[in-house]
Amino acid sequence: MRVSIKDIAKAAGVSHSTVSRALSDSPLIKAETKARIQQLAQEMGYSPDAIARSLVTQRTHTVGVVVTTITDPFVAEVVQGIEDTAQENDYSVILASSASEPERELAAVEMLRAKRVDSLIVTSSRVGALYLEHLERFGVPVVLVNNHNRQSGRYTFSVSVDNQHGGHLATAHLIQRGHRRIGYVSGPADHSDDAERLAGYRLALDESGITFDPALVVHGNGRLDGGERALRTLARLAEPPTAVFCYNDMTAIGLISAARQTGLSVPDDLAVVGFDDIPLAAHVYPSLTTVAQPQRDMGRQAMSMALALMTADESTTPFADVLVKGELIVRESSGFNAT
Amino acid sequence: MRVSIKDIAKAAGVSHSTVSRALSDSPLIKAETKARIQQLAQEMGYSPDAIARSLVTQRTHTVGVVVTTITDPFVAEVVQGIEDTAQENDYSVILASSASEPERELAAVEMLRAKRVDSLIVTSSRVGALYLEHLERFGVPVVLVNNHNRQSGRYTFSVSVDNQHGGHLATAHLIQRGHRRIGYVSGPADHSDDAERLAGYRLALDESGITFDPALVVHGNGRLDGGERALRTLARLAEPPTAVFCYNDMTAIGLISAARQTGLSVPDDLAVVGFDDIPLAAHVYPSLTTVAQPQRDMGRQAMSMALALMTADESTTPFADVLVKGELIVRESSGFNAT
DNA sequence: AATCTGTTTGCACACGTTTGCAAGCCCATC
DNA sequence: GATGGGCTTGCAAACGTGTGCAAACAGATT
Repeated sequence: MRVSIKDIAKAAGVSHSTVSRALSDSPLIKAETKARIQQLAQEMGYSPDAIARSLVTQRTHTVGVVVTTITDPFVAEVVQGIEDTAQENDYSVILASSASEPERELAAVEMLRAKRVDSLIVTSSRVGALYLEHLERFGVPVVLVNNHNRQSGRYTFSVSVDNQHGGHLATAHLIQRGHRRIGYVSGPADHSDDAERLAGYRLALDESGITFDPALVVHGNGRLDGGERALRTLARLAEPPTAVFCYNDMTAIGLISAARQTGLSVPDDLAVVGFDDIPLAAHVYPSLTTVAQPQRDMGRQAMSMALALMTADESTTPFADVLVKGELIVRESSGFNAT
Repeated sequence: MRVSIKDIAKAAGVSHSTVSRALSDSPLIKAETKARIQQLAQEMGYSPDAIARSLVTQRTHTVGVVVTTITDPFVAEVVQGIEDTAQENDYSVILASSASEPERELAAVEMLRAKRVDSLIVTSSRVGALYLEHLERFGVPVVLVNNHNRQSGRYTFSVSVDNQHGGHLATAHLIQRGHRRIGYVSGPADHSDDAERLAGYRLALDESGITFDPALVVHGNGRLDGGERALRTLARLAEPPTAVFCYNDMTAIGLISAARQTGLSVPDDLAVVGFDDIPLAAHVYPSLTTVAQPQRDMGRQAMSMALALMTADESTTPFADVLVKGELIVRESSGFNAT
């Protein structure tokens, strides 16, 4: 049998309330009694029952984390960041993966609701109308990571990478390398990420007085084949670009591979910049210049925000969505300075 | 306010026990009452409180998973496997990372004990004397992944890769390619994995009537630099090997990079086989032939074993540790058949 | 000696479920 | 019309903890 607070009470000849207070180091209990009880608890191998405690405190000290798959290195980094700061604050993490299947995601959220998590962190999901309903009923703070496809509510916020800043970083880098005709290969159609990165691209062009040419913006899909097709489209142009900024690394890698088949040399004929800094990026040939997202830090910030939201009451100053800035990682695919 | 079983009872004009039974579809309740109550629960947005339920059933339907870091792709795959089958069986996963720090690992285990997880799965930890004590007190089944540095108890088992089989697979492959002088670069000194892989290597040699030459076995450390140093040692031999089986992929990659610097061509002058099939393996040049561990499947099996152990009673037939077999992934680094 | 004040402890209820047992109801049977 | 038996339902206890409030106690003050 597991030893409970009552067992200790019996052994110490006091009531269970006294034990409860002694173990939580309450000032109500005489120092010697406290010491005796704590000693006893130690000896008897007592382990507090968080379940029972949660029932009365109405707090589980647990956050639910919903991901598509933990197998994605990007997601894994975010989760590690979440887990790190959770642990620092005596919180634990229940992990649930959705495999991008809506019904599985729904089931996961329902499970987390039943387990009474104090807060919910959702990463890389398509938070659509699906959630709006469910999250309201949930009644706990929700933090979205890399997903702002939403309106901020009283208790739901997001932390995401500053896509426009990243797009600007990538494009300005190419301009600084001397390029004037720069293409953009977009991602999946309805992602707001895409629009923002494109905005950063246009901003950089504007700043350098380069006029925007719609012909240089071609569709991709965020995958290898999208990049390959985009390259062919660009290569057929009357005035093809000398550099390309791609929605993400997979697109860039597909594009580079198609370029090689076409006889174009990267970076000499075509400079390429990606986005994400996936592990592969450093190991393809030529290695890929890209915008790295501070994934672990995003996880930490998401957890911090969750903690803040949980202890917030009506009087707390309102929160704001968090935008974290990416970092340009310069490698071979964008060539070298002429200087 | 959150709606409880009592609220529904009030609304339906019955006792809360009736509601409880109706929602669990008990045959004790009249069909129409059941339907009415279920309908009502639905309308009122009822979500069962798993905490309260756990308190009475003494089951949390939760397993604790302790990892070094979820950031390691190997670990991530295992965890995904665990989570998949957990979800299929209505279990959820509490994730705790130890960062390989013993005190953090201890804290994690203590937390999981307090949270009353029904079972514990520990991956890639150095389960030493540290655990023996703690696990006994824990009183729940424990499953170790890739860690057999232990004796099986009544409730603690392991699932791990069959290292000897893998070592045999790799070595036999090289022999079949026509090699007779084959080296082995070992891993970290005290790993039992290493001894087993070496045993598989020797077995394959024996089977082909090749006499074992101790000079061909050199020390590595499981990291890049260990592989580099090993290559130099091997190259200096009077009769250097024409092929090498390495403890793991990192060792192999280090070895290949040193070989290139020495002017040796892989696979022409030296064929190389690794172990693990890390993501990088497919993307180095030349791409690496290696023994892949079925990580996801190991995770699934670990969770299945945990489930079985949890429902086991004294009468159940005893369990046995699980050994899963790796798979040889043939790539460029081991050359091509002469045929 | 009675009262007061401050410290220490215990009583009892609450949290939201599940479940053994008793009780109520209805209908058929004698 | 009483008895019996099968369906349904409600009562009450239990799981392990936290906590407001009253009670007990000790020492100091009047």
